[in-house]
Amino acid sequence: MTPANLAEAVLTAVRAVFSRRGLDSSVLPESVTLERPRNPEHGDYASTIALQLAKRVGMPPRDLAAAVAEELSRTPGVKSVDVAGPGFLNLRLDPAAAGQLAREVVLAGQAYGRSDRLAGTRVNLEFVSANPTGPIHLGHTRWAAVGDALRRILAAAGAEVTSEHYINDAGSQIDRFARSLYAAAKGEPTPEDGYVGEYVAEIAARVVAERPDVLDLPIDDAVAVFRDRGYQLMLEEMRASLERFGVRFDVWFSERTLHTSGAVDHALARLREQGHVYEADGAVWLRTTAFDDDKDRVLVRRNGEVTYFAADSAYYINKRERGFDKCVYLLGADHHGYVNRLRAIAACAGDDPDYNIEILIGQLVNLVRNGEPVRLSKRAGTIITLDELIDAVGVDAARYSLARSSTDSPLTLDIEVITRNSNDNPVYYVQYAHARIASLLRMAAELGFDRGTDFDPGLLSHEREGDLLRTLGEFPTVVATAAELREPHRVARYLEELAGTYHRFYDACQVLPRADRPVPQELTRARLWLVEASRIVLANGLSLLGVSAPERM
RNA sequence: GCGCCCGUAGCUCAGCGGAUAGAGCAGCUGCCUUCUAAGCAGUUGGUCGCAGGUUCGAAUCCUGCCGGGCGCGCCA
Repeated sequence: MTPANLAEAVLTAVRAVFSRRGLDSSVLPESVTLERPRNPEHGDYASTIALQLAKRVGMPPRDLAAAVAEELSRTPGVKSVDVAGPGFLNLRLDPAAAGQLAREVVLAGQAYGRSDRLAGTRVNLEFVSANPTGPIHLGHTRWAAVGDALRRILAAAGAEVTSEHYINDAGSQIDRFARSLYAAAKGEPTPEDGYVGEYVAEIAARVVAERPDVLDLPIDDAVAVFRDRGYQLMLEEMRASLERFGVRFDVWFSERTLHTSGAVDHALARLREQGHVYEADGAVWLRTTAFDDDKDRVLVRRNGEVTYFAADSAYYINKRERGFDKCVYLLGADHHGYVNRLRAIAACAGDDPDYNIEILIGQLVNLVRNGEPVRLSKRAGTIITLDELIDAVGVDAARYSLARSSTDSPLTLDIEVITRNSNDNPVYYVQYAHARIASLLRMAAELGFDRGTDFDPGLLSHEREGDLLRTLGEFPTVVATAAELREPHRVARYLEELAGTYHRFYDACQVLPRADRPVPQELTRARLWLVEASRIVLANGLSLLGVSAPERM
């Protein structure tokens, strides 16, 4: 019996009570969720359904709870139902019913944890979207880790996801980048407002290596060469870094193509049709104030140039026309001022800003070194690139430590700590559980122990086995909730709990027999199912975070 | 000034109205001649920023205040 089955049974029991007593069934929820009480005395699972419904049907909570308990206790697999406190229902399962979960997990394998919760939703997930004028750095890294994990989690919940990286390649920053490259190649000082850093000289040198004659060209032609090749080389470097980090983008979308393809004009026409465009002071405006924005936004400047905002609008409309129901933007806290205007774009385009667009703001990552704040500055050379981070701590530790906390809270990373590559990172705690299982299973195979085709689930009756089974049973709900709330950190926290639960099981329950600690053959077999189920959930969960599940450590 | 986010153990952080507020790390005390001790058991450590309110019940929801981060261009 899975938690979902049990929750369904609770609801069925409540319905029966309502029906028998002629209570108003319109107050019944469509589904109920069970809680995992921290205190074992409160049962394996607990329901607050009676507390929630009692007042609405005019019954004392404890009386309603007692009636439901009476009904529920007849459900096969349910060992006991107790009414506690103001009207909690505390449930216990028969070990045999609980132990069945190990079979379900093992048989589902990689599919365990997947669901159809978000089936039918087409999601465009845009993140990182770094300017192609410099390497991917720490400021982008949080969203790279969280965004890619979210991509995997949404897909696991059944959504159809496209991950997308927007390339700001149309603005003046590309020109500044090109002039910076040109200056570096000539050995001249970086222009005012130019880009500095070793990578500028490196890219410039690569362009010169490809085109030795470039510096002989007229300056405008030479800068054009640096712009085109420098941009391509930078993009390749960004792509390589992200790939190394395990981050995949289905689409790299060029801002420039919005202008060249006519998408911007198309978007302006669309917004005009919707009646939210007007002219004033020689410029063309979008009346975003009609939808909660602080002020209207300029689409076309007095000098005739379209704004970045116009490109944003065109990009959004383009996404929608590509068939995405939900356009999700993952932005840094320094962009939170854009939330209302982006939502207003959707509204002005005739969409539902509460459904078709979703903007998630992630707080910034602060860096400290031995507790002292480190300011990220390109000029001071204190920018840390993604590649440097990977070199220092590896992909797994970096991804995990960035994905394990809510993006609502600012995250402080201590360079000393993360480069120490020590136990400070809980990823090892989780990975170790997986490696330990892998080792045990190797040993079992060597000794000739086989999981077989079946086992007696009633043998998994040790308290630690029950804890482990219940924790394994939570995984599908955790994944579905993480997907719905767009909170990958829930998966990481769950894995930490699972790893701890497994370690405690391992400590208390011998799986393979030893001379001094014999284990009945049937119990070994049942425990091998449970151990394999644990391995599967750890591996599936780590995979959702883009973190490896090592066989050995 | 206005807006968004945050404030929970020594540190980094969980806890989308439920029972005695948790994890990892750090500290202390125990536990390996055979399934990985990167582990387990025990222990130390908390005015959940402050003050009101809402209700059977508030770290969680509402209001105000205090503290911190970030943002408020016909820039990109």
